[in-house]
Amino acid sequence: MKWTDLDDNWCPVARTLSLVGDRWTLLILRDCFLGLSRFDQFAESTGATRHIVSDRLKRLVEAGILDKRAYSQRPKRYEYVLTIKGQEFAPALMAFRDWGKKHLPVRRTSTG
Amino acid sequence: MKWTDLDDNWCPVARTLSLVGDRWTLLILRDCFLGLSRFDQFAESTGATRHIVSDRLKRLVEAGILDKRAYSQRPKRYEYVLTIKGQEFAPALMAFRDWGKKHLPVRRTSTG
DNA sequence: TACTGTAAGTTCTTATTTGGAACCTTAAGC
DNA sequence: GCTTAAGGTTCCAAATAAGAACTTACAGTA
Repeated sequence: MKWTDLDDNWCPVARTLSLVGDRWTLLILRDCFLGLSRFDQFAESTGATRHIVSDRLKRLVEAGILDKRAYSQRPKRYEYVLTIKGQEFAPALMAFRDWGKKHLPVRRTSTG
Repeated sequence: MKWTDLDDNWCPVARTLSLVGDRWTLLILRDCFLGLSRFDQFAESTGATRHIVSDRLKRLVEAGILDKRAYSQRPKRYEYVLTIKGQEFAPALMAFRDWGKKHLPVRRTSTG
């Protein structure tokens, strides 16, 4: 089964995952909550390829989680901001953050 | 950048995602909270291939989120149960569930 | 005019991951 | 010695991702 087929699953967790349950999507959302809003910022901050950033932003806009709007007409430049629906995703990210802080401490490797 | 490289990221959200931020892992965890514990149950409930279920269970056990234990010696049969660390992931799944219930109502397609 | 820089993407090739089905192992029941 | 059951592993084709270069549109400047 493909994961996008989860979108009409009986379980609300599954439906949510069909939309945002992927590697980079949640990192982009995290960045939105941190105040980032532009294509290049997402690419640099997440470390995802530009291709992926492009794809994920498109999905998030289609899903009504982000709003794409021009902040400059000439040249055309866009920014992505959380909609209300997107803002209400905050508790999920906070739960991830809290779990990570408690159970996955940073291990210092090379540069000590 | 590969997503597993996020495991020593400065951000606790990113570190959490490097471990469980994938399509099927969170569904398997959901199943654990619903009381499922066996390989075939996960495969059927999530719809993921056996290959994926095998891989994800292995990772979750290595990460200390699930505990693999034999419930039968002859023949050898195993079950997977949440550790404390795993149980503490509940708030994240509940946040996903709540968001999904509110923003992604089931759309009845064919048989509706 | 041409050159440099910025923002927001798209395109290309190669590598990795996934999907789907079949197969394997151990043991119980008939 | 055939069937069923649990818990996987193996195989190949298809989809997805990685990494880098390229494109478009405009501003500044020499």
